[in-house]
Amino acid sequence: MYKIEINDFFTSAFSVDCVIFGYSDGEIKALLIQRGMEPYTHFWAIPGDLVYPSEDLPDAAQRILHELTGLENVEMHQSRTFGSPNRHPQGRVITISYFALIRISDFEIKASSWAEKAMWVSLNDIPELAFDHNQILSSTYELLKQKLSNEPICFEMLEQRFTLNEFQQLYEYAFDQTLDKANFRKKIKTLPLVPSNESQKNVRHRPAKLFSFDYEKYSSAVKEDNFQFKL
Amino acid sequence: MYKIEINDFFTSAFSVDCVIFGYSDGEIKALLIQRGMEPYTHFWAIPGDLVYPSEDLPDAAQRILHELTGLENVEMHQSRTFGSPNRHPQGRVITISYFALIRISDFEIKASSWAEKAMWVSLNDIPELAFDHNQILSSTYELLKQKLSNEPICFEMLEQRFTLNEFQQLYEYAFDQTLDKANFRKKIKTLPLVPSNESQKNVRHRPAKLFSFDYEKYSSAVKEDNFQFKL
DNA sequence: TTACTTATTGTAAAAAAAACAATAATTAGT
DNA sequence: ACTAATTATTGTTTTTTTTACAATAAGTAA
Repeated sequence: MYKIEINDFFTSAFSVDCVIFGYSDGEIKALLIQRGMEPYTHFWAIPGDLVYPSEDLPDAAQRILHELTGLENVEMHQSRTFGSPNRHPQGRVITISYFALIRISDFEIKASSWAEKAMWVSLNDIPELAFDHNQILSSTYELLKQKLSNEPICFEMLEQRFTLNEFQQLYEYAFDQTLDKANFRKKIKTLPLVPSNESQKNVRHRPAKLFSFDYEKYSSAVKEDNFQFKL
Repeated sequence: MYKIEINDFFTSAFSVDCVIFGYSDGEIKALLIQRGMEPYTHFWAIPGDLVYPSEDLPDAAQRILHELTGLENVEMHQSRTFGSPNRHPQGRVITISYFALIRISDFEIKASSWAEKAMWVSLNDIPELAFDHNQILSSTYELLKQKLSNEPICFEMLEQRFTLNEFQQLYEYAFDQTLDKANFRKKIKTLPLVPSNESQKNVRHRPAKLFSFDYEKYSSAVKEDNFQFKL
């Protein structure tokens, strides 16, 4: 038996991985980068990197996402932590995954730093990823689905103005089931959706009206009327 | 601007903290230890310690819980990760919190290693804890409550045989509301509760029958009939 | 025997969810 | 101006779930 010095413990590093979800063309997509650096060079991966020794985790997530993809001001939420001893070939690296939903069209993705490319990839077409990133992605997607049921986060990935059909289709995609349109509309009657004057363009049928979600109304309903989102 | 070497990153440590919940006398309790070691000497804390550099996180959680409290074979689940840069006075230490529910009467708690005492403390009486442990505890309790709604984990903290009233009271405690007894019983009719031959003892009224939860039946119902626990 | 509290069953009302139908509206293309 | 397409809107009915409340039988300790 040998004595372990306190300094033997301070030999690890940690990283954050940023799982960014978006929605377009009826599919949920994740933002991936192609690594231009050892290890796993040229593999696709979730954007992530080591955290500075004195940096707070949410700050690190923002910084790293920005460095690799150009995305700024994306508020992320913690997902899970992955710490298998051999998950990183260069040493003991624990990774804390963060996730966010964004509107794909609101941002311009631009690979930089050691990211060779950055791309939105449909969840149906995820290739083999670096490290344990397939596991991180799928476990974060499970978390996303759980949140979709209980929090109005879908509006972070829908266009700022969306049709009720797009709204419905997002849920149909995520939960892999078709929903009755009339009933869906009755259900969402309690949500603070604000109709706009505008409608869909360039469709050869009656255009759907565009709505937006009123976050202020929502949070005051939560506070004052104990309102609870549930879909 | 200075260049950061890869080795500058490998200067951190991580710990696991084990939030153990139990239920007795109508209250949910957490297992705390009193620290016999710097920093925060004599403060009460969640059992936790540094993870060995090559140790997997769930293993570390089991080991550390055992070292400090004598508990063995407690399967824990991941809760959240806390990584504020200054949360630990001795260096950068990120902590991954784990949690488990156990039957208080099934185990004998025995403080050891650097734990001076170990004790079950009602969630209503939690004192000021070491580090950011108050935050860890309350955030894990929120997670517990969420799980109580969607998974049959309450049976891990109820006695192996319990009365339906005890079952109901656990939920009344956690969600701070009274429930109609008749309706509660109708609701749980779908659960695989197995009545035993035995009843409560030493009560001066008709004794309640003791039930146990059939985990096997439950998991096959989940698989085969797509059953979903919901309370 | 009594006090106590449980177990059990039931009923009725209210609310929510699910299934289905019909009609009016609006646009692009012809 | 007409048509095809699909949306918006409003129902209706049935089924299921939830809630509230009531009554009675049962088992044990004192």
